Amino acid sequence: MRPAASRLPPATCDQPPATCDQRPATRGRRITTSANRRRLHPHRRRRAPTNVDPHPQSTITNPQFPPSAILPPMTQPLRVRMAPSPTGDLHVGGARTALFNYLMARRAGGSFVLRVEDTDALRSDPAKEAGIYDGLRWLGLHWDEGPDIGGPYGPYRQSERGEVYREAVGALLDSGQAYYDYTTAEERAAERERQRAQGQTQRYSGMGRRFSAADIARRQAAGVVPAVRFRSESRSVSFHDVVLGSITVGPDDVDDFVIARGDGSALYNLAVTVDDHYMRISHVVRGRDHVSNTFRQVLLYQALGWPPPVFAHLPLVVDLRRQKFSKRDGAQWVGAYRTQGYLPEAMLNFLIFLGWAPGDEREIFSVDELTAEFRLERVNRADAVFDVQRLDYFNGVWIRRLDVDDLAARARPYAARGGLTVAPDQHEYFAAGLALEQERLSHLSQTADLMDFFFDDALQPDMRQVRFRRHDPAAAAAALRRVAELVRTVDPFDDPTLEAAMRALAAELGWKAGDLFMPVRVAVTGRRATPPLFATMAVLGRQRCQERLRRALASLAECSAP
RNA sequence: GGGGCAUUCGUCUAGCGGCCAAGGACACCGCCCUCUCAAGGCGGAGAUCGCGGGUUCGAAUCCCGCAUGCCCUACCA
Repeated sequence: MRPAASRLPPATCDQPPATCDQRPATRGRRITTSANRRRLHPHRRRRAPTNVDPHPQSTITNPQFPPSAILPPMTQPLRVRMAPSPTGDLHVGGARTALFNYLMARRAGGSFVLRVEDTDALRSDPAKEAGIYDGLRWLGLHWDEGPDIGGPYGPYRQSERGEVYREAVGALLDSGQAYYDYTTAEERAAERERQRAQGQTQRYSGMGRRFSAADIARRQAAGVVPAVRFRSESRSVSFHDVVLGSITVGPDDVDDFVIARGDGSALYNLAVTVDDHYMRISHVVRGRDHVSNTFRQVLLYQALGWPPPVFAHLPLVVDLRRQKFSKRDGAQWVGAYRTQGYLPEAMLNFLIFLGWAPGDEREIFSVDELTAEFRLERVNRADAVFDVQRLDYFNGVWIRRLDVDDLAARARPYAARGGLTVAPDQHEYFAAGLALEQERLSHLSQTADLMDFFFDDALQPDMRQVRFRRHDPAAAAAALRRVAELVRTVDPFDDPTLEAAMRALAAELGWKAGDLFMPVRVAVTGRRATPPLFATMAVLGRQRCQERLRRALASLAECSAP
């Protein structure tokens, strides 16, 4: 049984105003597209009057656009989707797209759908699907419907939706808007080669449409398995894009594209269109690399008699070379950032600025704040370079914002991976030390490196790290003996008491405070860069400090001996 | 080759015809704070707004052309 809609004649261009805004290509010369955009939507960058939107939470309204730009009507719930193909882990660009979609859904009280686009059985890897879930979950970008949790419009995996696609392809075939193409790959390659040699546009000519019944019979007999192509009539196609404005393509720019393979399986453009329609997607928000496909999809919507969704194409997230991330970069997978110790909050805060800005000078945003603030209309058009230094900055900010317990809980796995053994009864000790390192931590993966001295009970301080400028090792040894005595007796063994006592000692010795503190620092921590000394000693505790001071004295004896 | 889109400090961005000899942030440099390292504060350097025309009393903002870049151009998504 085919959907009734598929029985309709080919859609002409007179229904939904925003969706079918084809205008004769003959009208005037071709104008610059950006000029075109501004002419049609001169106010797209203008801020919305605050009192225009009567149903801000529950409907899709956008006072900045002519009503025709907004579909579906205000009574329809907002539904957005993220449609990754399981050919890899979650990509940073994909994460950014997911974030934008997620924000829209949350703001409007709509639904965020996750759909897995695995129509390419060869390249799709079911195992990768889990990686995408992991990445999305880690970022906290939860979906309302998806392959794993189901939903009213499933299944949500394209490989399970073959029947739906077959119906649509059948409808298109029945109405003559699609045809079986019996050309061979060799013939098509030859055609392209011929075109290229003659300096012509490389484009499928639709030669498969012109075979006679006898030709087809011969090819069938020869074992040619036909693909199904969409019959793309020569006319200009255009659509309105919330980010890009109206874009148009000429009558000869969309060729007869394949919608189903010889084996009957659907191809991307068909599958996407069918799914977005049946899943009632209201807004398609995706990367700009899909704009050319959008023309094909718009054609399919028209042919099937369906109202298209609102389209919004996001600028690309590119690498330092200003190109799409490639496999070689390695820096493209979200999981890599997770293992490097980035916080999801930081990643999201960083990602949102790739193509969007609030319009004022704030820049630290939580997802909740973003939900209230994000507007598709403020999205940029220029591609954005993924600058990891800026990500690092956001990471530091968000690490410092965490309360210590939360930070400790998140840092523990990194500490373990870094080889730091924290005994079960050392939870509080770990957290106390971490509190001191918090503002020194730019990545959670540094936890072990920064904190190992807290846990190394065999620590052998190397006193040669101390640069003795005003005092020699022997004098330092004498001073350290006084410190050891002080450490043994000072009470309470806390930050202010230790500091007062140590400053008094320095004064008594006639040393500058810093000259005394550095040898002590190296003695009790084994390193020159640490959190503030007395807070650190207080966390280490009297015993560890005494023990380490003893070893430091030994080290000093060695380095002053010939 | 064809089509689409884009172009403000190295990077992310603000900018909506006069408030811009262009603001913020990252990175960089310096100073301050300071027991080291950070964090923080203050300051510096850094963009003839891709280029060329035009409209206007006035253009980063509007118009036209050019250049460059990116994306698409598969029985990939």
